[in-house]
Amino acid sequence: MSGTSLREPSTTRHAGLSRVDVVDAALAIVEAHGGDALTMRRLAADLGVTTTTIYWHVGNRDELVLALIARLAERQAGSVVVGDTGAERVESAARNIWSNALAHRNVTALASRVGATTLLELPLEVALLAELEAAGLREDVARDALRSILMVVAGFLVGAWRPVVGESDLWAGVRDERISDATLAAMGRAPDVGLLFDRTIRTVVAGLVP
Amino acid sequence: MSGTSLREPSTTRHAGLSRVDVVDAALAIVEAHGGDALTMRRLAADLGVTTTTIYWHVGNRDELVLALIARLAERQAGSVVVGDTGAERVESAARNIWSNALAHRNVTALASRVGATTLLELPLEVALLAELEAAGLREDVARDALRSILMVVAGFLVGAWRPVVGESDLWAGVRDERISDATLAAMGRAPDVGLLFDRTIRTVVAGLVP
DNA sequence: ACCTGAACACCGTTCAAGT
DNA sequence: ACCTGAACACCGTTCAAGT
Repeated sequence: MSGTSLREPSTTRHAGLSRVDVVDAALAIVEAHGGDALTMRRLAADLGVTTTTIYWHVGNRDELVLALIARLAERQAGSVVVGDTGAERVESAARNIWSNALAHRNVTALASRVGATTLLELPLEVALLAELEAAGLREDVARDALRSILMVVAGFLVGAWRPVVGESDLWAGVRDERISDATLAAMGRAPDVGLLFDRTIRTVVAGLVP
Repeated sequence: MSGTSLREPSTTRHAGLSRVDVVDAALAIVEAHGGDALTMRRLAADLGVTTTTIYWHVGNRDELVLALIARLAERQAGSVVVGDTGAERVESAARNIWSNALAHRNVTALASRVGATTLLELPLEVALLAELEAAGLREDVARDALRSILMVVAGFLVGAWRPVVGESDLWAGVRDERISDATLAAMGRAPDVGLLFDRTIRTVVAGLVP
């Protein structure tokens, strides 16, 4: 990143920065290197500016994070829902949330961490709710169904990122001797999480819409 | 917290600290105040000791976090599975993971953040896998079923903690005008997440075990 | 073996000051 | 209106030194 923003280190007094520039640069850092990499000093350096300048444009780091999430949300607003039956369209809307989150895992993880998942997914969640109601669910039933589906999607997201026994060196010193190697191996990562997602979401939706 | 560990500020040269003491104190901080509250300086202060002493007992913060998670895991090893049919027992084992995580949400959130969820839940996950196999699933099918169930559980966990539109002030400046208040209200928090969990996990399990 | 003191590089944030 | 420089309180971590 930062290939797009080649500014003079600090010669000019007026950098000509806008709030959008700052938010976009922050978004680029998070997309490329994760939420922890987003420090005010690094962001300032990427923009060829002093740390304090960042504070002038966006209030503080928390606001910056929220702004960056909202920015990505508005970019991914237009995902199309496909399918003929109500259940198919509901599945499609759910899959849109899943695939958009996978395509932007760093931002999604950051949003989850600061409790702004809904902010990121709002347009997609609204679309899903609309499909549920179009499928014939009454308002309160649709709302509960939305919740259930969102939680399943969220679970597969954390599952897709979850390191598994044996795959990381995280387990080096902490292995429990009472549990056999065979059992641990059986718990290894499934070959295709996407397949599991499809099957599970289909089951859940089938239990939810007529 | 720290009510149990009243040590002299720093008079004695030998504090008589063990690694277990340090890990327990760290666990107490996380349970009471969350993962962000666990700083080496605060932990040292709670133990009446210098920051550097912590490093002598546990390698660094990452190792300390892992140790604290493992410590809680061994404490909650013995949850009993109930039910007559295979499906009931699978549901019960899944519910054990859910309720244990809810009872220790701060540690669960920390474990999720560092990618050590399996470390925390290992005994409970193994128990769930055993029930799936006892219900008649072949080894690889049971493993996939385990994955699916774990992801649903994980989803409800992040869902249970997830702030909802309208409930926090997080959405103050970022509301999207294209989305009506009625829609947002319809997406509000369900009255009983536990009920949704029960219904969803039953549906998923029913689709998984015969 | 166990613990302290001082120091380093890194954070987010604020405040007065410059143009 | 926009930006800099210096400073503050806070991190995790290391290293030499004490008993």
